[in-house]
Amino acid sequence: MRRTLLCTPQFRALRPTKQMDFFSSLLKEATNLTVRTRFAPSPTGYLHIGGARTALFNLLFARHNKGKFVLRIEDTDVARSTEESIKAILDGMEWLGLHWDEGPFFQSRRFDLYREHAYKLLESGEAYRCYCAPEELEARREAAMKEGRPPKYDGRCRDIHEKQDKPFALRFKVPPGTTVVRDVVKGAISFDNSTIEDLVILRSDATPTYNFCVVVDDATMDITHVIRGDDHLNNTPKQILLYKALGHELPVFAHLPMILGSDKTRLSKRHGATSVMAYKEMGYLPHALINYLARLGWSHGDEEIFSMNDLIEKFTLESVGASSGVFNPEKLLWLNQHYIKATPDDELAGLVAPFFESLGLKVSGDARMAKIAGTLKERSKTLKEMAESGAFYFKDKIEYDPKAAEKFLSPDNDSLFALIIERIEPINAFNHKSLEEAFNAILAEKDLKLGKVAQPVRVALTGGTVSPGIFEMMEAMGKETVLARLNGARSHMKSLAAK
RNA sequence: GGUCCUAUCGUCUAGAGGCCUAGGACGUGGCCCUCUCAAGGCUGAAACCCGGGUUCGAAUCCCGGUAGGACCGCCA
Repeated sequence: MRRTLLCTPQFRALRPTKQMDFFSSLLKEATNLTVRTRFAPSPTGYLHIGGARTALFNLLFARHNKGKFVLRIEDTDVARSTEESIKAILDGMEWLGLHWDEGPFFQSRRFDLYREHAYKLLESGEAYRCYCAPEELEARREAAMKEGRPPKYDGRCRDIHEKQDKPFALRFKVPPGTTVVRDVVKGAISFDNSTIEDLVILRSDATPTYNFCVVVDDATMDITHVIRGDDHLNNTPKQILLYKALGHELPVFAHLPMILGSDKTRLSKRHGATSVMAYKEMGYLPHALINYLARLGWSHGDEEIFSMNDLIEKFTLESVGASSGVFNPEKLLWLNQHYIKATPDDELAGLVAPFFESLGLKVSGDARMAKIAGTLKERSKTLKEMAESGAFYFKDKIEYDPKAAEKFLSPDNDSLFALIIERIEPINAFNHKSLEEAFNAILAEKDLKLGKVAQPVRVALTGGTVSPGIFEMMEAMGKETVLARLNGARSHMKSLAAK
């Protein structure tokens, strides 16, 4: 599904309703209005995958159009909002490098503003006092659901004009007619207003509700493009009506398709990690997640790898797809490995160090770190995996895998090890090249294949049969450790022979 | 139950009526390389949901079905 540019035959061939979508989005650019987008999470949990993508697309669109990206915390539900959540969300965005230009603004500090607007609607007759008790409403809703009727508020307080001495909420009076949502990714969608209920805009405790705050905020913060998950699509007609009642110009709407789990239901904890910070802990690079999220729902031809600058340059709302997508951890892993491989060794050393530490290994200040990371980067999908498979470098005493030791550290290899030690001990430039030369010489003298020598050495150095190439590994490990472990292996062989 | 959205390989997607024998990527099979494991290279299998229409021609436009999803709060 691709949206086209103006003035092409394809565009003119579109139905008039579809054409409106383009006009509304292009108008903003034509009038030179500064593009302003926002990410508006509610602080009732951590920053999750879906939220992160919404934030990303908002940022990308703003940057692409040289506009501003605003962060707003929607904490009108005082009971459910927490400080920890706010921090978690900010941390997540920070880690991903999603930097906002303005904010964070807190709705909880703007209650007066919402009340003011709500009462303006009361005065103009576009809102009314509703005296129904919440419990009563709840009972009616349940009854309606049970009988298969739409659970819509019946508007029974619409015509009560005298103020009563009872607690009341303010409801918006939904006018008759049809409301059309012009959405850049979904097209034009029309809603019959009779299916929209008179929503509460101000609760009986005088706190404002979500749909109302969003409109007041987006309008007063001059948000030009509302980019959010398509779970808000059904809220949009209500909000459009509110915009109109308040006398504000409409923003451009872009509803992003949902991210689904492997069973094609909405992504949730059941599908594994959904918290952005969990990916940090699992050893993912932030840009790998960014690249993955960008490509989930958006594409640019056949390209897969995008730097942040590429994304900003190439991102348009027109090339966002309309259908929901399944989160694919496998592909994320591939991207993560790609970016690990692309990270310079010294930088990687700093990134992977905490993962070694959490394995109980002291690595801080170890000068070998960059080289070690270099030997590991082509065989690690995550930083965590990298630390696990490289743990042997830092062990004080290596433990042999019993099977590997039995097969490769048998006493008859002792003379070979003695020779290896003798040859590498005098090497001063202890590197890949000189080591390979020394081994080649031994191989030639003894008429052996590398395979016969490499595996025993590998087991002696790492304890197992899987590791980076032996020469690069020995260089990274350092002469001292290599010699110690080779000698250790000889001791092991001798103790076996003595039995 | 009502409203709304969506539909191309297992997954993410390219596709703008003829460039389609449907392309790329992840994953997956095979081969090569090779000191193990990777990485890398080559190569294979794998999709237009179904039915009608419009058209000389439909993956593409329209309608209907089906399937999936979202929303229907004094939650956000």
